[in-house]
Amino acid sequence: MAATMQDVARLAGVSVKTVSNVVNGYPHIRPATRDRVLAAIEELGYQLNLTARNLRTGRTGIIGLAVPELSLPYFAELADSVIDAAEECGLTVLIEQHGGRREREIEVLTGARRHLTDGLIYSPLGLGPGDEHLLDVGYPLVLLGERIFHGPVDHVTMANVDAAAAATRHLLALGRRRIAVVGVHPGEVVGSAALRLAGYRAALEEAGIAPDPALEGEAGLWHRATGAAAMARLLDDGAAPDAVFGMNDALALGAMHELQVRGLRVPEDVAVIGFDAIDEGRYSNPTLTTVDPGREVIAETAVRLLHERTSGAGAGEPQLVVAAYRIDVGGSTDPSRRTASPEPGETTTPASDDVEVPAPR
Amino acid sequence: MAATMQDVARLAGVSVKTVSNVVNGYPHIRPATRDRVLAAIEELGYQLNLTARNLRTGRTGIIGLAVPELSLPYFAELADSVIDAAEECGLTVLIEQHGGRREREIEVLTGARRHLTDGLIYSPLGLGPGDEHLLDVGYPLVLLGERIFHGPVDHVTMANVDAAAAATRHLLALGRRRIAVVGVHPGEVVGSAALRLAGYRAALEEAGIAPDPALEGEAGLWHRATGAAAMARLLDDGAAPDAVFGMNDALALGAMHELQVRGLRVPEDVAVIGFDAIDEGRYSNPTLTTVDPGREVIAETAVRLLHERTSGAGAGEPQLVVAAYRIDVGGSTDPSRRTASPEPGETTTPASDDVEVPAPR
DNA sequence: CTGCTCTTCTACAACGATGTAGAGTCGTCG
DNA sequence: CGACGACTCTACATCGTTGTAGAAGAGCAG
Repeated sequence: MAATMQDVARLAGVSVKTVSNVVNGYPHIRPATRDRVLAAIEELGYQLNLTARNLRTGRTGIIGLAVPELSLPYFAELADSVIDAAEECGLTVLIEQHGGRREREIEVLTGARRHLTDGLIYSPLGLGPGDEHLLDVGYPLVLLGERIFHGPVDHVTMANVDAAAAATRHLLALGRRRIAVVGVHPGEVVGSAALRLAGYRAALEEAGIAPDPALEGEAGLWHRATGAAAMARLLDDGAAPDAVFGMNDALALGAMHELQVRGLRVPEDVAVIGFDAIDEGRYSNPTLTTVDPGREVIAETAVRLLHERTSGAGAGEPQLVVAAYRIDVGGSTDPSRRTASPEPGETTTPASDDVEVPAPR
Repeated sequence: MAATMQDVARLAGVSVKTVSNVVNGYPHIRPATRDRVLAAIEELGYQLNLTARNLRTGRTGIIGLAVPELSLPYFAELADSVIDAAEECGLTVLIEQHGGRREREIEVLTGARRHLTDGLIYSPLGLGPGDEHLLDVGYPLVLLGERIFHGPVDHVTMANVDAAAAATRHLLALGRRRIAVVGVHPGEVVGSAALRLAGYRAALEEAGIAPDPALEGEAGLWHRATGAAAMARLLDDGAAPDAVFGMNDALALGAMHELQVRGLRVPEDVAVIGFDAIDEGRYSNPTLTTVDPGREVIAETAVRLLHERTSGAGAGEPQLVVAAYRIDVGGSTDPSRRTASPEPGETTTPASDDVEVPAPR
């Protein structure tokens, strides 16, 4: 049986509360007393029982992170960054996978585990307009991904439409005209898929090209496998693209694989661009041109916002943070860089730093 | 303020304990009473406070999972599988990253977070012989990776030596004679790196080839970047290999990238084999031949063992479970499969199923 | 009718920490 | 010298749940 404060108090000849005060760094304690308590703690190998403290204080020091799946590289890297950022603030991270399934996403918001966490960093896929009320939860919440909702909730996001348009423009600048897109969620009107599709279409129209439904490849979950499958369908249907925009890197890498299976050369026959800047794309063959959404900044900002809310400081307006993005040019769009690491090749927007404005209602 | 059992009890006109009994499915309750309680719960939107239950029962329903880093694809996929397996048992998973740094690995074993978890699935890198005493912790522990220690602890592992030998033999069977290995930890005598190196050397000697230190590439952390760097060093030093065994897939993919940077053809000039069977290798160019260690089986077994121990059932002998492995042949060793998905191409050992024996002392 | 078991429910004391209120002790200042 | 504040420490209640012990009533055998 582990030692409790009772045991320490008895051994040190003080009250339990004094032990508590020592442990919590309360300043007004005589050095001699403190030493006795510390010695007793040492001798008994005492460790604070976090569960008891949690019950008493009503806070746990744990924050939740809800993502679709950890096997998606972007979310694995994001989780890594979030855990590190949380560690800095003395917070523990509890990861939940919802698989992009709507009912699981809702369950995550209201489930019993919310009693174990002080707040939640939430990256939904299946929620949409009309779901704002679901976000009216009784605890601090930070939303990742596009600002789907206009509810009173902090958002950390990026300029999905702009970035997708920039990616598409990058392909247009290479002279490509039949640009396919992979990862479309038909019927979606908000959410990353819809916004990136909007950016893609806008860039095409800007260049005087009418979007062609035959070039828009559907993929529910943004995996390598679904990217390959979507690419296969497009090719089988005779879409004959000369470029592909993958809505994330996994899709782009899956699509690139399928192109190579068919004997098409990347980038000579078909150029490929992705989105997320996962490490994998720096080692693929060819290396992957991609949109770098600033994952680390996003993770750190989300943790910071949540930390501010949970530590009482934050009763202010809901914040909207838009991270800067950048295009990293690799071999999948530039044959001269076939094996070279993708390098920042285009502008960063907004301006030089992150935009941070109160969220509109 | 959230409703408590007090509130529910008052509204239903029963005692708190009766509410508790209803919530916990105690059978001897009159249906009428149960209904009143359930109605009150519904009306108040009552949710059980897990923290309080945890304090009272001394168990939390949370298990820890300690891995080096989530950004390593193998561990991300492992975490995914562990979370799913834990969900099946009604358990929650708390992930900790130790980065393979020895002091963090030790901290994880004894840190304050252990009060939040009922047990730990532990995948260490930095511990070695002489550290057995560190594993004598007061809670259920399941070790992943090679059975480094002979302490009284459950292990879920695989035949690292055999599997590495099989991988090396696969390269030898292709007629390769200058086989490099990437991922060596000099000085290590137990642990995956040492064991896989032993298997590699054994297979070479079996084929009458003397291991050549110039072909053994060091890499502390098993990342793509370190794999590429190790490969670059070997090539710069004139090692001129005709094959490479990456101690994990990330290393192999990094090495393969570096080979391609240098204009060497994979597999014609240099064949490459990895270890872990991560999804990424099914989409690389060429696809990656690899050793499939049975990640899902490992995850499920580890969770099952831990669950048995934490739910009281397990006071028995420490278990040693050795998962079966398999070689999946892809394009990085077989030019005719350049873009084909790696397919089970060699035998599975042991026999047909997992070996499960009590751990020797 | 008594005594027994079974069902249904309640009161109370824990689990291990922290917040509150207040009791001593001391030094200092008017 | 008395009052006051600052320091140091203690006793006790409390967070929300569950384990224990036992009370009250029903049903049944002898």
